[in-house]
Amino acid sequence: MKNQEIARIFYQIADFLDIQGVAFRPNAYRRGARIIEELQEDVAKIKQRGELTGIQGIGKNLANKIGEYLKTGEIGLHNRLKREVPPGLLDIISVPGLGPKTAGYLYKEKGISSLEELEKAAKERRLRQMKGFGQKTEENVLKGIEMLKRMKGRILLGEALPIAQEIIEEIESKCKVERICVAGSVRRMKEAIGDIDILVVSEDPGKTMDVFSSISGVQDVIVKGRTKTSVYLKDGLQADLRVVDLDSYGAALQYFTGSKDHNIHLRKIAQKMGYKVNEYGLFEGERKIAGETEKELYETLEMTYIEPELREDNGEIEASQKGKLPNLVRLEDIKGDLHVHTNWSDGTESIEDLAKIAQGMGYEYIAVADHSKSLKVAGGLDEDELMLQVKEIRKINKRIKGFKILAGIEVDILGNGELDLDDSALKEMDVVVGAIHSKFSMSEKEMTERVLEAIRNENLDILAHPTGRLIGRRNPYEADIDKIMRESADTKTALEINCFPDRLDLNGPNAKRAKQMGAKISLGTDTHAASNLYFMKFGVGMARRGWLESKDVLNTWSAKEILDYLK
DNA sequence: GCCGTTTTCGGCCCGACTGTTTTCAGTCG
Repeated sequence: MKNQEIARIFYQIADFLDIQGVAFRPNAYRRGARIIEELQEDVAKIKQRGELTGIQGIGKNLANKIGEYLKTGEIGLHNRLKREVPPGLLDIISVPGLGPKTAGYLYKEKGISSLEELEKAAKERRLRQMKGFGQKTEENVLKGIEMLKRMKGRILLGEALPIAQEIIEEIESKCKVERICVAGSVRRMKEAIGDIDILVVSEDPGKTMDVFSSISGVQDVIVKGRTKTSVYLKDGLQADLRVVDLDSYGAALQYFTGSKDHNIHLRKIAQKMGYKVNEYGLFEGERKIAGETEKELYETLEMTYIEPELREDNGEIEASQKGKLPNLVRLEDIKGDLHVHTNWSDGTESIEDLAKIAQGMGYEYIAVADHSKSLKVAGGLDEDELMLQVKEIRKINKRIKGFKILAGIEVDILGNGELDLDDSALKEMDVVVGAIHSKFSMSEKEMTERVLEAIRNENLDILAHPTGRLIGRRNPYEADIDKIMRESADTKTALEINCFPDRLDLNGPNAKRAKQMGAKISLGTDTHAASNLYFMKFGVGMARRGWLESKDVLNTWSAKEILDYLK
């Protein structure tokens, strides 16, 4: 599917147009890019149905451009812009502090058209002689280029959330704050995030800023003002701290949580109602009429509170206006983990130790799902070993009170769609989780058939990490995900949200689609060591981003209910 | 380039911070 490629080209067109000084069109392309990027369905299919222009933000022109790309593999406007504007300028505007205007000036007036030339000019102290530049800007350019080299793209939610929590703890330990909360894409539980935003209410903003800009992880301070400080952390990740007054806390939290599209949509609604929204509150003329809490803000705009994970402008605002938002599943609703590994294959904990830790977390059950024999590197079990493990599990279950270990297996789905273990062995299991770990590069047709074949096996209960993507490292394999979801619903095979930070597969939009198709979702941490059990919160984040309620998620059910459903 | 419960034309979210300026443009989120 070509969605990501088209989105990338639209982003580039937007940047090129920006550099040329064109107004408004860049944002139209950028918005289109964001929409296409988030689509879970193949744009080619939407195009076939003639429904492209039905998507908010995609008009006749963008739809034609998409069609052009699908037909020819390129977009004429993009090619023309590449000839008119040196592509190296796109790198230049990615340097923090430099934007399209500056890039255009550097190229037109000074002939600088690549990051290398820019770095050279800065090092030779030629930049500071140029109009609008000074010594400080030149230094910042060099720092920015350094950071760009160090930091490649976004980082995983699983890495960002702990960093954010550490920052919050360090601030709290060193100065008195009345409120402190992570905002931005981390709060929305986006699977990959670009920077960390933290919001604070403090009686002594100056002191808080000082503490923040000197905490242990800080490499460099980018900006430091009265209400906003931005720093680079040592790994090149940017963190922003904002200080607001208590009576603006809700408005600020709403504003800095985003997403951008959600906020723009919200502001337009406010505007139509004769209000103005900013990070300080909701205003009617000069008078502030809401802002202390997010709930108050949304309700004043005649909608119900919208959970952060939903704020992507994907219909949540309309649903909220009609009072039709889902009652999202919560971490507290989770009664067990349906995918963990033990030292019988490549996990580090014993079955019993893992069970006890899980029970300590308040769970009622776990499903042990070690690897099967064809995954030799992971010490996969064959039929005999598996039967021994089942016996062992039954024995432990008799010893433990108020907790159940489900005997499961993560069985490999072989290239032809058959499962890696005999049906006679699989029949003995409480839960059979199936997964693809080999031959990722089949054609879409072959891969779809392979997965469908596996799902049709009556022993298969859960399809693990259904798309196979690894965030930032491996694309989903080519497969018709709609067909797979439909078949899963028909055969009562659950689809997994794998909670491992670099998988988070299904992601939010896919989970939403799965629900629409009637499939149930199973959360599995894919735990290989006890600390991995806590990845559950990331999986719940994806479920919430997928609009799932507790009834949609197996893990909120009792063990008996799960076994009854999967039977 | 997109959009429409005032509009098919004329708008397009809004404020903080910086550097280099004598009052602000550019960038960022």
